Amino acid sequence: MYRYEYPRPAVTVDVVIFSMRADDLVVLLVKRKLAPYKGQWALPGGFVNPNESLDRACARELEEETGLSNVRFQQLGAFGDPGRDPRGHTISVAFFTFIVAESAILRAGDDAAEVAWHPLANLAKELPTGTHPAPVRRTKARAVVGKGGKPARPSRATKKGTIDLAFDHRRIIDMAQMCLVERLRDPTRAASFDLVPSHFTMSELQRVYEVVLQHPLDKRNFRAKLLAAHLIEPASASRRGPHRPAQLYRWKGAAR
Amino acid sequence: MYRYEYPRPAVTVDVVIFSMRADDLVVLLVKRKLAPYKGQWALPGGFVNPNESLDRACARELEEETGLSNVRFQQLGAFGDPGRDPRGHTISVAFFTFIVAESAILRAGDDAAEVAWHPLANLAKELPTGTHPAPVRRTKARAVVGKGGKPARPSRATKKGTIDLAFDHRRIIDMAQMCLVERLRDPTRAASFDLVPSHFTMSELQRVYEVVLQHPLDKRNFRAKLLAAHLIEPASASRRGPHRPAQLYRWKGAAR
DNA sequence: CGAGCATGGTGTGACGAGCACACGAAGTCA
DNA sequence: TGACTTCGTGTGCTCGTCACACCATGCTCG
Repeated sequence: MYRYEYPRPAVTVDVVIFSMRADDLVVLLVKRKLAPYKGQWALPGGFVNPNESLDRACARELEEETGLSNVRFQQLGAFGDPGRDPRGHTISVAFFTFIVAESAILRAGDDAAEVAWHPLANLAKELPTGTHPAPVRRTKARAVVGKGGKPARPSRATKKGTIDLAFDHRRIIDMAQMCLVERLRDPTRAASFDLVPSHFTMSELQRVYEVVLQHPLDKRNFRAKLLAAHLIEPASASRRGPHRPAQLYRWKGAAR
Repeated sequence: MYRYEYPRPAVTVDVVIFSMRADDLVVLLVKRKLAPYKGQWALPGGFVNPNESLDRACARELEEETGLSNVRFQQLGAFGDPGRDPRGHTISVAFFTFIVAESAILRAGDDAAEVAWHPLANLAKELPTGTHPAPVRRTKARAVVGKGGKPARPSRATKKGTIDLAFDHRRIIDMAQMCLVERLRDPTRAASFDLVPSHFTMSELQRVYEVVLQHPLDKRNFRAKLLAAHLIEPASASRRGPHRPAQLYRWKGAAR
Protein backbone atom coordinates (compact mmCIF):
# COMPACT_ATOMS: atom_id res chain seq x y z
CA MET A 1 0.00 0.00 0.00
CA TYR A 2 1.21 3.49 0.78
CA ARG A 3 4.78 3.77 1.94
CA TYR A 4 7.02 6.78 1.99
CA GLU A 5 10.68 6.16 1.51
CA TYR A 6 12.19 9.31 2.82
CA PRO A 7 15.47 8.94 4.67
CA ARG A 8 14.64 8.07 8.23
CA PRO A 9 16.28 8.72 11.54
CA ALA A 10 17.23 5.57 13.40
CA VAL A 11 15.31 4.69 16.53
CA THR A 12 16.80 3.27 19.68
CA VAL A 13 15.63 2.58 23.21
CA ASP A 14 17.67 3.24 26.32
CA VAL A 15 16.98 2.01 29.82
CA VAL A 16 17.80 3.70 33.08
CA ILE A 17 17.67 1.24 35.94
CA PHE A 18 18.19 2.63 39.39
CA SER A 19 18.88 0.72 42.52
CA MET A 20 20.28 1.03 46.01
CA ARG A 21 23.64 -0.30 46.96
CA ALA A 22 25.25 0.42 50.28
CA ASP A 23 23.50 3.74 50.81
CA ASP A 24 24.26 4.87 47.27
CA LEU A 25 21.84 5.46 44.46
CA VAL A 26 23.29 3.42 41.62
CA VAL A 27 22.46 3.03 37.97
CA LEU A 28 23.04 0.04 35.74
CA LEU A 29 25.54 0.65 32.95
CA VAL A 30 27.18 -1.43 30.27
CA LYS A 31 30.62 -0.95 28.82
CA ARG A 32 30.33 -0.64 25.07
CA LYS A 33 32.05 -3.29 23.03
CA LEU A 34 31.59 -1.50 19.72
CA ALA A 35 32.11 1.93 18.24
CA PRO A 36 31.04 4.61 18.70
CA TYR A 37 32.12 5.30 22.26
CA LYS A 38 33.77 1.88 22.33
CA GLY A 39 34.95 1.06 25.82
CA GLN A 40 32.90 3.78 27.46
CA TRP A 41 30.05 3.20 29.84
CA ALA A 42 26.54 3.71 28.54
CA LEU A 43 22.95 2.89 29.30
CA PRO A 44 21.74 -0.50 28.15
CA GLY A 45 19.79 -0.12 24.95
CA GLY A 46 19.87 -0.45 21.21
CA PHE A 47 18.02 -0.29 17.98
CA VAL A 48 14.33 -1.00 17.70
CA ASN A 49 13.55 -3.90 15.43
CA PRO A 50 11.01 -3.68 12.62
CA ASN A 51 7.48 -4.14 13.93
CA GLU A 52 8.63 -4.29 17.51
CA SER A 53 6.85 -2.18 20.10
CA LEU A 54 8.95 0.20 22.14
CA ASP A 55 8.32 -1.69 25.36
CA ARG A 56 9.33 -4.95 23.76
CA ALA A 57 12.46 -3.43 22.29
CA CYS A 58 13.30 -2.12 25.71
CA ALA A 59 12.86 -5.48 27.38
CA ARG A 60 14.78 -7.27 24.65
CA GLU A 61 17.76 -4.95 24.68
CA LEU A 62 17.94 -5.08 28.41
CA GLU A 63 17.88 -8.84 28.40
CA GLU A 64 20.46 -9.09 25.62
CA GLU A 65 22.96 -6.75 27.22
CA THR A 66 22.52 -7.37 30.92
CA GLY A 67 20.65 -10.66 31.31
CA LEU A 68 17.79 -8.99 33.18
CA SER A 69 14.23 -9.89 32.34
CA ASN A 70 10.78 -9.41 33.79
CA VAL A 71 11.31 -5.77 34.53
CA ARG A 72 8.51 -3.23 34.18
CA PHE A 73 9.41 0.24 32.92
CA GLN A 74 7.98 3.69 32.78
CA GLN A 75 8.52 5.71 29.65
CA LEU A 76 10.62 8.77 30.21
CA GLY A 77 10.48 10.44 26.82
CA ALA A 78 12.17 10.74 23.47
CA PHE A 79 15.56 12.30 22.89
CA GLY A 80 16.14 13.33 19.33
CA ASP A 81 18.67 16.10 19.01
CA PRO A 82 20.62 15.64 15.81
CA GLY A 83 24.21 15.18 16.80
CA ARG A 84 23.47 13.15 19.91
CA ASP A 85 24.76 10.08 18.04
CA PRO A 86 27.87 10.25 15.83
CA ARG A 87 26.45 7.50 13.61
CA GLY A 88 23.83 9.92 12.37
CA HIS A 89 20.41 11.12 13.27
CA THR A 90 19.12 8.82 15.99
CA ILE A 91 16.09 9.17 18.16
CA SER A 92 16.16 7.41 21.46
CA VAL A 93 13.12 6.59 23.52
CA ALA A 94 14.18 6.32 27.13
CA PHE A 95 12.61 4.20 29.84
CA PHE A 96 13.41 3.99 33.50
CA THR A 97 12.65 1.99 36.58
CA PHE A 98 13.98 1.00 39.98
CA ILE A 99 14.76 -2.54 41.02
CA VAL A 100 16.40 -4.39 43.87
CA ALA A 101 20.04 -4.85 42.93
CA GLU A 102 20.51 -7.88 45.15
CA SER A 103 17.93 -9.88 43.23
CA ALA A 104 19.38 -8.97 39.84
CA ILE A 105 21.67 -11.51 38.25
CA LEU A 106 23.77 -9.66 35.73
CA ARG A 107 25.41 -11.16 32.70
CA ALA A 108 27.18 -9.02 30.12
CA GLY A 109 26.15 -10.15 26.68
CA ASP A 110 25.83 -9.04 23.11
CA ASP A 111 27.31 -5.58 22.61
CA ALA A 112 28.29 -5.26 26.25
CA ALA A 113 31.82 -5.94 27.38
CA GLU A 114 30.79 -5.52 31.00
CA VAL A 115 27.79 -4.71 33.15
CA ALA A 116 27.92 -2.95 36.48
CA TRP A 117 26.09 -0.76 38.92
CA HIS A 118 27.61 2.70 39.25
CA PRO A 119 26.84 5.22 41.96
CA LEU A 120 25.37 8.35 40.42
CA ALA A 121 27.93 10.37 42.29
CA ASN A 122 30.71 8.76 40.25
CA LEU A 123 29.37 9.97 36.94
CA ALA A 124 30.68 13.14 35.36
CA LYS A 125 28.26 16.02 35.38
CA GLU A 126 26.33 16.79 32.28
CA LEU A 127 28.28 18.93 29.89
CA PRO A 128 27.36 22.56 29.32
CA THR A 129 24.24 22.58 27.22
CA GLY A 130 24.37 22.18 23.48
CA THR A 131 27.61 20.28 23.14
CA HIS A 132 27.80 16.53 23.30
CA PRO A 133 30.93 14.63 24.17
CA ALA A 134 32.79 13.24 21.20
CA PRO A 135 33.83 9.64 21.53
CA VAL A 136 37.21 9.47 23.20
CA ARG A 137 39.69 6.63 23.07
CA ARG A 138 42.45 7.32 25.52
CA THR A 139 42.00 8.31 29.11
CA LYS A 140 43.48 7.57 32.47
CA ALA A 141 42.18 4.60 34.32
CA ARG A 142 40.06 4.96 37.40
CA ALA A 143 38.55 2.55 39.87
CA VAL A 144 34.82 2.47 40.35
CA VAL A 145 32.46 0.42 42.41
CA GLY A 146 31.27 -2.36 40.19
CA LYS A 147 29.24 -5.51 40.19
CA GLY A 148 29.25 -7.21 43.53
CA GLY A 149 30.31 -4.15 45.45
CA LYS A 150 33.98 -4.93 44.91
CA PRO A 151 36.25 -2.60 42.99
CA ALA A 152 35.72 -3.25 39.29
CA ARG A 153 37.66 -2.80 36.11
CA PRO A 154 39.39 0.51 35.71
CA SER A 155 37.35 2.68 33.41
CA ARG A 156 37.55 5.81 31.33
CA ALA A 157 37.29 9.01 33.25
CA THR A 158 38.14 12.61 32.61
CA LYS A 159 37.94 14.20 36.02
CA LYS A 160 39.02 12.84 39.34
CA GLY A 161 36.74 9.97 40.12
CA THR A 162 34.15 10.65 37.49
CA ILE A 163 33.10 8.66 34.48
CA ASP A 164 32.00 10.19 31.21
CA LEU A 165 29.06 8.44 29.69
CA ALA A 166 28.50 7.78 26.01
CA PHE A 167 26.07 9.85 23.94
CA ASP A 168 23.74 12.10 25.93
CA HIS A 169 23.18 9.36 28.46
CA ARG A 170 24.16 11.51 31.37
CA ARG A 171 21.36 13.88 30.49
CA ILE A 172 18.91 11.03 30.18
CA ILE A 173 19.89 9.80 33.61
CA ASP A 174 19.40 13.26 35.06
CA MET A 175 15.91 13.44 33.67
CA ALA A 176 15.13 9.95 34.87
CA GLN A 177 16.26 10.88 38.34
CA MET A 178 14.02 13.94 38.38
CA CYS A 179 11.17 11.79 37.24
CA LEU A 180 11.92 9.19 39.89
CA VAL A 181 11.90 11.78 42.65
CA GLU A 182 8.60 13.05 41.32
CA ARG A 183 7.08 9.60 41.50
CA LEU A 184 8.31 8.88 44.97
CA ARG A 185 6.49 11.87 46.38
CA ASP A 186 3.25 10.03 45.81
CA PRO A 187 3.19 6.63 47.53
CA THR A 188 0.67 5.27 45.06
CA ARG A 189 2.90 5.91 42.11
CA ALA A 190 5.98 4.85 43.99
CA ALA A 191 4.46 1.41 44.47
CA SER A 192 5.01 0.64 40.80
CA PHE A 193 8.73 0.34 41.43
CA ASP A 194 10.62 -2.43 43.15
CA LEU A 195 12.16 -0.22 45.76
CA VAL A 196 12.67 -3.04 48.24
CA PRO A 197 12.50 -6.83 48.29
CA SER A 198 9.08 -8.42 48.67
CA HIS A 199 9.34 -8.38 52.46
CA PHE A 200 10.95 -5.38 54.07
CA THR A 201 11.08 -3.29 57.21
CA MET A 202 10.01 0.30 57.46
CA SER A 203 13.55 1.50 57.93
CA GLU A 204 14.72 -0.30 54.83
CA LEU A 205 12.08 1.40 52.74
CA GLN A 206 12.73 4.70 54.40
CA ARG A 207 16.41 4.50 53.62
CA VAL A 208 15.62 4.11 49.94
CA TYR A 209 13.50 7.22 50.06
CA GLU A 210 16.17 9.17 51.85
CA VAL A 211 18.82 8.22 49.36
CA VAL A 212 16.69 9.05 46.36
CA LEU A 213 15.24 12.27 47.74
CA GLN A 214 18.59 13.21 49.21
CA HIS A 215 17.30 14.39 52.53
CA PRO A 216 16.43 12.71 55.82
CA LEU A 217 12.85 11.92 56.73
CA ASP A 218 11.18 11.67 60.09
CA LYS A 219 10.65 8.07 61.08
CA ARG A 220 7.19 8.52 62.52
CA ASN A 221 5.85 10.68 59.77
CA PHE A 222 7.18 8.30 57.19
CA ARG A 223 5.55 5.35 58.85
CA ALA A 224 2.26 7.17 59.32
CA LYS A 225 2.04 8.38 55.75
CA LEU A 226 2.84 5.02 54.30
CA LEU A 227 0.37 3.18 56.46
CA ALA A 228 -2.27 5.79 55.68
CA ALA A 229 -1.93 4.96 52.00
CA HIS A 230 -3.02 1.38 52.74
CA LEU A 231 -0.53 0.08 50.22
CA ILE A 232 1.42 -2.13 52.55
CA GLU A 233 0.47 -4.61 55.23
CA PRO A 234 2.42 -6.30 58.00
CA ALA A 235 3.75 -9.71 57.11
CA SER A 236 3.88 -12.42 59.69
CA ALA A 237 7.61 -12.61 60.23
CA SER A 238 10.00 -10.10 61.68
CA ARG A 239 13.63 -9.43 60.99
CA ARG A 240 16.19 -10.23 63.64
CA GLY A 241 19.52 -8.61 64.32
CA PRO A 242 21.67 -7.39 67.17
CA HIS A 243 18.75 -5.36 68.43
CA ARG A 244 14.99 -5.43 68.70
CA PRO A 245 13.45 -7.35 65.78
CA ALA A 246 11.67 -5.26 63.16
CA GLN A 247 8.22 -5.89 61.78
CA LEU A 248 8.29 -7.01 58.16
CA TYR A 249 5.85 -5.52 55.68
CA ARG A 250 4.87 -6.37 52.15
CA TRP A 251 2.92 -4.68 49.41
CA LYS A 252 -0.75 -5.37 49.55
CA GLY A 253 -1.97 -7.75 46.90
CA ALA A 254 1.46 -9.34 46.62
CA ALA A 255 1.52 -13.11 46.41
CA ARG A 256 2.27 -14.77 49.70
CA MET B 1 32.01 6.58 9.67
CA TYR B 2 29.96 3.85 11.34
CA ARG B 3 26.42 3.47 10.09
CA TYR B 4 24.01 0.60 10.47
CA GLU B 5 21.60 0.09 7.67
CA TYR B 6 18.97 -2.03 9.31
CA PRO B 7 15.40 -1.37 8.23
CA ARG B 8 14.12 1.46 10.37
CA PRO B 9 10.77 2.44 11.70
CA ALA B 10 9.58 5.81 10.46
CA VAL B 11 9.42 8.67 12.95
CA THR B 12 6.70 11.27 13.12
CA VAL B 13 5.68 14.03 15.49
CA ASP B 14 2.12 14.81 16.47
CA VAL B 15 0.87 17.87 18.24
CA VAL B 16 -2.05 18.15 20.61
CA ILE B 17 -3.11 21.77 21.00
CA PHE B 18 -5.84 22.45 23.49
CA SER B 19 -7.82 25.61 23.84
CA MET B 20 -11.03 27.02 25.26
CA ARG B 21 -13.94 27.92 23.08
CA ALA B 22 -17.32 28.87 24.47
CA ASP B 23 -16.94 26.84 27.64
CA ASP B 24 -15.68 23.81 25.76
CA LEU B 25 -12.27 22.26 25.87
CA VAL B 26 -11.30 22.03 22.23
CA VAL B 27 -8.42 20.48 20.36
CA LEU B 28 -6.94 21.51 17.04
CA LEU B 29 -7.39 18.96 14.27
CA VAL B 30 -6.67 18.82 10.57
CA LYS B 31 -8.61 16.93 7.97
CA ARG B 32 -6.24 14.65 6.12
CA LYS B 33 -5.84 15.30 2.42
CA LEU B 34 -3.90 12.10 1.76
CA ALA B 35 -4.16 8.41 2.48
CA PRO B 36 -4.15 6.73 4.87
CA TYR B 37 -7.21 7.95 6.71
CA LYS B 38 -7.83 10.39 3.87
CA GLY B 39 -10.65 12.75 4.76
CA GLN B 40 -10.57 11.89 8.45
CA TRP B 41 -9.62 14.25 11.21
CA ALA B 42 -6.21 13.84 12.79
CA LEU B 43 -3.69 15.65 14.92
CA PRO B 44 -1.37 18.00 13.07
CA GLY B 45 1.96 16.30 12.56
CA GLY B 46 4.16 14.48 10.14
CA PHE B 47 7.50 12.93 9.43
CA VAL B 48 10.67 14.10 11.06
CA ASN B 49 13.23 15.34 8.55
CA PRO B 50 16.81 14.11 8.53
CA ASN B 51 18.88 15.94 11.13
CA GLU B 52 15.92 17.81 12.46
CA SER B 53 15.34 17.92 16.19
CA LEU B 54 12.01 16.70 17.49
CA ASP B 55 11.01 20.14 18.68
CA ARG B 56 11.85 21.68 15.35
CA ALA B 57 9.94 18.99 13.48
CA CYS B 58 7.01 19.65 15.72
CA ALA B 59 7.06 23.40 15.09
CA ARG B 60 7.53 22.92 11.37
CA GLU B 61 4.72 20.45 10.91
CA LEU B 62 2.39 22.60 12.92
CA GLU B 63 3.24 25.64 10.85
CA GLU B 64 2.90 23.77 7.57
CA GLU B 65 -0.45 22.27 8.34
CA THR B 66 -2.16 24.91 10.43
CA GLY B 67 -0.25 28.16 9.94
CA LEU B 68 0.53 28.42 13.63
CA SER B 69 3.99 29.42 14.75
CA ASN B 70 5.75 30.54 17.89
CA VAL B 71 4.14 27.91 20.04
CA ARG B 72 6.01 26.24 22.89
CA PHE B 73 5.33 22.58 23.55
CA GLN B 74 5.82 20.01 26.24
CA GLN B 75 6.79 16.54 25.22
CA LEU B 76 4.19 13.94 26.00
CA GLY B 77 5.95 10.75 25.02
CA ALA B 78 6.53 8.30 22.23
CA PHE B 79 3.91 6.01 20.75
CA GLY B 80 5.34 3.09 18.91
CA ASP B 81 2.96 0.16 18.76
CA PRO B 82 3.43 -1.65 15.48
CA GLY B 83 0.13 -1.44 13.68
CA ARG B 84 -0.70 2.06 14.79
CA ASP B 85 0.02 3.24 11.25
CA PRO B 86 -1.13 1.23 8.21
CA ARG B 87 1.85 2.50 6.23
CA GLY B 88 4.13 0.42 8.38
CA HIS B 89 6.03 0.63 11.62
CA THR B 90 5.91 4.26 12.68
CA ILE B 91 6.92 5.80 15.94
CA SER B 92 5.30 9.05 16.84
CA VAL B 93 6.62 11.47 19.39
CA ALA B 94 3.72 13.48 20.73
CA PHE B 95 3.79 17.02 22.06
CA PHE B 96 1.07 19.06 23.62
CA THR B 97 0.28 22.54 24.76
CA PHE B 98 -2.54 24.96 25.44
CA ILE B 99 -3.03 28.22 23.60
CA VAL B 100 -5.59 30.97 23.29
CA ALA B 101 -7.78 30.07 20.35
CA GLU B 102 -8.82 33.65 19.68
CA SER B 103 -5.27 34.72 18.99
CA ALA B 104 -4.60 31.80 16.63
CA ILE B 105 -4.93 32.50 12.95
CA LEU B 106 -5.49 29.18 11.25
CA ARG B 107 -4.67 28.37 7.66
CA ALA B 108 -5.01 24.87 6.29
CA GLY B 109 -1.94 24.06 4.25
CA ASP B 110 0.19 21.25 2.97
CA ASP B 111 -1.40 17.88 3.69
CA ALA B 112 -4.39 19.43 5.45
CA ALA B 113 -7.67 19.89 3.65
CA GLU B 114 -9.08 21.77 6.60
CA VAL B 115 -8.15 22.94 10.09
CA ALA B 116 -10.58 23.33 12.94
CA TRP B 117 -11.02 23.29 16.67
CA HIS B 118 -13.14 20.40 17.88
CA PRO B 119 -14.67 20.04 21.33
CA LEU B 120 -13.26 16.97 23.02
CA ALA B 121 -16.80 15.86 23.72
CA ASN B 122 -17.42 15.46 20.00
CA LEU B 123 -14.68 12.90 19.52
CA ALA B 124 -15.44 9.21 19.55
CA LYS B 125 -14.16 7.39 22.61
CA GLU B 126 -10.98 5.46 22.36
CA LEU B 127 -11.56 1.99 20.99
CA PRO B 128 -11.28 -1.05 23.22
CA THR B 129 -7.61 -1.61 23.83
CA GLY B 130 -5.43 -3.39 21.33
CA THR B 131 -7.32 -2.73 18.15
CA HIS B 132 -6.79 0.31 16.04
CA PRO B 133 -9.34 1.70 13.65
CA ALA B 134 -8.76 0.78 10.03
CA PRO B 135 -8.99 3.65 7.61
CA VAL B 136 -12.57 4.00 6.44
CA ARG B 137 -13.76 5.71 3.31
CA ARG B 138 -17.52 5.96 3.44
CA THR B 139 -19.54 7.16 6.36
CA LYS B 140 -22.52 9.32 7.02
CA ALA B 141 -21.99 13.03 7.25
CA ARG B 142 -22.27 14.84 10.54
CA ALA B 143 -22.06 18.47 11.55
CA VAL B 144 -19.43 19.51 14.04
CA VAL B 145 -18.39 22.78 15.52
CA GLY B 146 -15.53 24.01 13.41
CA LYS B 147 -13.28 26.96 12.87
CA GLY B 148 -14.92 30.18 13.91
CA GLY B 149 -17.52 28.54 16.07
CA LYS B 150 -19.91 28.15 13.17
CA PRO B 151 -21.03 24.77 11.91
CA ALA B 152 -18.27 23.40 9.71
CA ARG B 153 -17.95 20.90 6.90
CA PRO B 154 -19.76 17.66 7.46
CA SER B 155 -17.29 15.06 8.60
CA ARG B 156 -16.87 11.35 9.01
CA ALA B 157 -18.50 9.92 12.07
CA THR B 158 -19.55 6.50 13.22
CA LYS B 159 -21.72 7.16 16.22
CA LYS B 160 -24.23 9.88 16.80
CA GLY B 161 -22.31 13.14 16.98
CA THR B 162 -18.88 11.68 17.38
CA ILE B 163 -15.87 11.84 15.13
CA ASP B 164 -13.41 9.00 14.72
CA LEU B 165 -9.85 10.15 14.61
CA ALA B 166 -7.12 8.75 12.42
CA PHE B 167 -4.43 6.43 13.79
CA ASP B 168 -4.26 6.20 17.58
CA HIS B 169 -4.71 9.92 17.87
CA ARG B 170 -7.64 9.62 20.20
CA ARG B 171 -5.44 7.80 22.65
CA ILE B 172 -2.75 10.42 22.33
CA ILE B 173 -5.28 13.13 23.08
CA ASP B 174 -6.48 11.25 26.15
CA MET B 175 -2.97 11.03 27.49
CA ALA B 176 -2.33 14.67 26.72
CA GLN B 177 -5.46 15.62 28.60
CA MET B 178 -4.39 13.64 31.64
CA CYS B 179 -1.02 15.31 31.46
CA LEU B 180 -2.63 18.73 31.13
CA VAL B 181 -4.78 18.17 34.20
CA GLU B 182 -1.71 17.07 36.08
CA ARG B 183 0.13 20.25 35.18
CA LEU B 184 -2.73 22.51 36.08
CA ARG B 185 -2.79 21.24 39.63
CA ASP B 186 0.48 23.03 40.22
CA PRO B 187 0.23 26.76 39.39
CA THR B 188 3.94 26.97 38.69
CA ARG B 189 3.80 24.38 35.97
CA ALA B 190 0.52 25.69 34.65
CA ALA B 191 2.16 29.01 33.94
CA SER B 192 4.05 27.50 31.04
CA PHE B 193 0.84 27.34 29.03
CA ASP B 194 -1.04 30.17 27.37
CA LEU B 195 -4.25 29.52 29.22
CA VAL B 196 -5.48 33.06 28.85
CA PRO B 197 -4.55 36.19 26.88
CA SER B 198 -1.76 38.34 28.26
CA HIS B 199 -4.17 40.37 30.36
CA PHE B 200 -7.01 38.54 32.01
CA THR B 201 -9.42 38.57 34.91
CA MET B 202 -9.53 36.04 37.68
CA SER B 203 -12.82 34.64 36.49
CA GLU B 204 -11.53 34.13 32.99
CA LEU B 205 -8.61 32.12 34.27
CA GLN B 206 -10.82 30.26 36.68
CA ARG B 207 -13.19 29.28 33.90
CA VAL B 208 -10.32 27.69 32.00
CA TYR B 209 -9.41 25.66 35.04
CA GLU B 210 -12.97 24.56 35.57
CA VAL B 211 -13.35 23.41 32.01
CA VAL B 212 -10.10 21.49 31.99
CA LEU B 213 -10.48 19.95 35.43
CA GLN B 214 -14.17 19.35 34.81
CA HIS B 215 -15.37 20.49 38.17
CA PRO B 216 -16.25 23.86 39.66
CA LEU B 217 -13.81 25.69 41.89
CA ASP B 218 -14.41 28.07 44.73
CA LYS B 219 -13.81 31.65 43.67
CA ARG B 220 -12.09 32.77 46.84
CA ASN B 221 -9.88 29.76 47.20
CA PHE B 222 -8.88 30.00 43.59
CA ARG B 223 -7.94 33.63 43.94
CA ALA B 224 -6.07 33.05 47.15
CA LYS B 225 -4.07 30.14 45.86
CA LEU B 226 -3.11 31.87 42.67
CA LEU B 227 -2.05 35.05 44.42
CA ALA B 228 -0.11 33.03 46.96
CA ALA B 229 1.96 31.57 44.15
CA HIS B 230 3.15 35.09 43.27
CA LEU B 231 2.97 34.25 39.60
CA ILE B 232 0.57 36.94 38.56
CA GLU B 233 0.29 40.61 39.35
CA PRO B 234 -2.48 43.16 38.87
CA ALA B 235 -2.24 45.13 35.68
CA SER B 236 -3.22 48.75 35.61
CA ALA B 237 -6.39 48.47 33.57
CA SER B 238 -9.66 46.80 34.38
CA ARG B 239 -12.20 45.17 32.18
CA ARG B 240 -15.60 46.79 31.71
CA GLY B 241 -18.93 45.16 31.00
CA PRO B 242 -22.55 45.33 32.05
CA HIS B 243 -21.49 44.97 35.63
CA ARG B 244 -18.74 45.93 38.02
CA PRO B 245 -15.39 46.19 36.20
CA ALA B 246 -12.93 43.41 36.90
CA GLN B 247 -9.30 43.82 37.84
CA LEU B 248 -6.98 42.68 35.07
CA TYR B 249 -3.97 40.56 35.89
CA ARG B 250 -0.95 39.45 33.95
CA TRP B 251 1.80 36.91 34.44
CA LYS B 252 4.74 38.28 36.32
CA GLY B 253 7.77 38.91 34.20
CA ALA B 254 5.63 39.39 31.10
CA ALA B 255 6.55 42.29 28.87
CA ARG B 256 4.47 45.34 29.52
C1' DC C 1 -32.72 58.74 37.82
C1' DG C 2 -33.61 54.96 40.52
C1' DA C 3 -34.32 49.89 40.69
C1' DG C 4 -32.78 45.76 39.28
C1' DC C 5 -29.24 42.90 37.72
C1' DA C 6 -24.90 40.73 36.87
C1' DT C 7 -20.46 40.14 38.13
C1' DG C 8 -16.47 41.50 41.13
C1' DG C 9 -14.28 41.21 45.30
C1' DT C 10 -13.45 39.94 50.17
C1' DG C 11 -12.59 37.06 55.59
C1' DT C 12 -13.34 33.37 58.72
C1' DG C 13 -13.72 29.02 60.84
C1' DA C 14 -13.39 23.82 60.51
C1' DC C 15 -10.65 20.28 59.22
C1' DG C 16 -6.92 17.37 57.90
C1' DA C 17 -1.97 16.77 56.52
C1' DG C 18 2.54 17.39 57.55
C1' DC C 19 6.01 18.01 60.71
C1' DA C 20 8.91 18.17 64.71
C1' DC C 21 9.61 16.06 68.95
C1' DA C 22 11.31 11.97 73.18
C1' DC C 23 10.98 7.86 75.34
C1' DG C 24 10.02 2.99 76.58
C1' DA C 25 10.48 -1.80 74.34
C1' DA C 26 12.83 -5.69 72.72
C1' DG C 27 16.41 -7.97 71.42
C1' DT C 28 22.02 -9.00 71.27
C1' DC C 29 26.44 -9.13 73.12
C1' DA C 30 30.16 -8.86 76.30
C1' DT D 1 23.00 -8.03 84.09
C1' DG D 2 24.17 -3.87 82.07
C1' DA D 3 25.22 -1.48 77.85
C1' DC D 4 24.01 -0.91 73.35
C1' DT D 5 21.30 -0.71 69.19
C1' DT D 6 17.33 -0.39 66.57
C1' DC D 7 12.20 -0.68 66.77
C1' DG D 8 7.93 1.30 67.59
C1' DT D 9 4.72 4.74 69.18
C1' DG D 10 1.34 9.71 70.61
C1' DT D 11 0.87 14.62 70.78
C1' DG D 12 0.72 19.39 69.84
C1' DC D 13 1.64 23.02 66.45
C1' DT D 14 1.32 24.93 62.05
C1' DC D 15 -0.01 25.44 57.70
C1' DG D 16 -2.68 24.56 53.62
C1' DT D 17 -7.25 23.45 51.93
C1' DC D 18 -11.80 23.83 51.79
C1' DA D 19 -16.49 25.40 52.30
C1' DC D 20 -19.20 29.22 52.97
C1' DA D 21 -22.29 34.49 52.30
C1' DC D 22 -22.36 39.10 51.75
C1' DC D 23 -21.58 43.77 50.16
C1' DA D 24 -19.61 46.67 46.14
C1' DT D 25 -19.76 48.50 41.72
C1' DG D 26 -21.10 49.65 37.32
C1' DC D 27 -24.50 48.98 33.61
C1' DT D 28 -29.14 48.93 31.64
C1' DC D 29 -33.64 49.64 31.23
C1' DG D 30 -37.98 51.27 32.44
